[in-house]
Amino acid sequence: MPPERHDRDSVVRTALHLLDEVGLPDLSMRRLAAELDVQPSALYWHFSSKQELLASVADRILSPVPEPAPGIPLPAVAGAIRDALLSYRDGAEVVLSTYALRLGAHRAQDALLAALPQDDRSAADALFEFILGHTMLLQQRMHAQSIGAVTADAADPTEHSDRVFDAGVRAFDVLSAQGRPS
Amino acid sequence: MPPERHDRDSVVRTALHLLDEVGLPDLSMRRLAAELDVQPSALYWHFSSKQELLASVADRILSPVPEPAPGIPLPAVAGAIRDALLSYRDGAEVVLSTYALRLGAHRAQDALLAALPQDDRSAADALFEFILGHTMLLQQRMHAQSIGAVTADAADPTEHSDRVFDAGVRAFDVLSAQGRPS
DNA sequence: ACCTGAACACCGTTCAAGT
DNA sequence: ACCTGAACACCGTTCAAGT
Repeated sequence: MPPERHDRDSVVRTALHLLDEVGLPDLSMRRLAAELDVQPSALYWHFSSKQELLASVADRILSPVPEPAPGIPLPAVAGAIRDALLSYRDGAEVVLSTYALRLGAHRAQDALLAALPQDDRSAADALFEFILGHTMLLQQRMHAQSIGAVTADAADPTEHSDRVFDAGVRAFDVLSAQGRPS
Repeated sequence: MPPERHDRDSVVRTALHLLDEVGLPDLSMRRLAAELDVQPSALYWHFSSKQELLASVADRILSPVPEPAPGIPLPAVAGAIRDALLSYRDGAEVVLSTYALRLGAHRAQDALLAALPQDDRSAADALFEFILGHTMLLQQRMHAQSIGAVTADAADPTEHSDRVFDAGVRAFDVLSAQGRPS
């Protein structure tokens, strides 16, 4: 049998799997090529650069976020985005670091926009930025803890994290929660 | 005259200057060593790793943030943190990526905490996470634009960015702004 | 259409040894 | 106390050439 051939999709899927296994710092083009049983240069037939590859990876990480639809509560949408980012190691960092390059794939922001009471794009963008910053920090703390490094909080970090996340989402949700003051 | 000697402080200052000049992706230990007229291995007498060096750089980036004090309006504190991050190229990414390692230097969060009406540490942390996510995204867009890449917004990104930042800060500030409905 | 082989210009880090 | 020299095990990317 001839050696396997690949397309953009299979490369991205393998990259995603490798990301989850070794983390972003160790996700190299050479290592990915080895995983695909291919020379490193072969990757450059499918993608013009590592950045472009990572942008596709980022899109795929966010792809499970439900489509924009009115009626979904804001915390549900925010939680779905956070869960998508958390479902791969260093997921938030990958999305944050390739965000500027990705033209489409603003589905996540649009989903937040649809969940907000007013048509407030600034608030939707700000909430998305909060989710990204929050989740990147959380994933870093998770990694630092696994390395055995001393983290700021002695206690389990995920519990405190959940409270902080709720506080952030609630800040953006007051607009819809209030509306009729007493 | 003998070649110059260095200590942690002078290394960090040079690193900060080099960061601003070339950006985080090109801030290598080898390049920093060359800037200091020193062999790369010399840096490992002062810092045990690049990560540890970057953590010191991150602390220095945030050092202009005013000390925690009651009475300062929340938007002023938030703006000061954003300005500190923006004053060096890729400043937000440096802080975000070393955050988990830095034990002290929670001055920024404490300043936010002091500016909040209640003693709400979760809200302070969430707001800090928003500022970091927001500023990292902004700095990336700035870089993508300087490279000539096509960004999502056709128009000037900083104007939209200011509105998004204000929307985020306001979300956390409603608690203090409301209080007396109507 | 998809990949190999070889090369170029880099990385972070360690460690014995020097002054 | 601070640094050199040399080495180790890596990087991303390009490009001619193969099938």
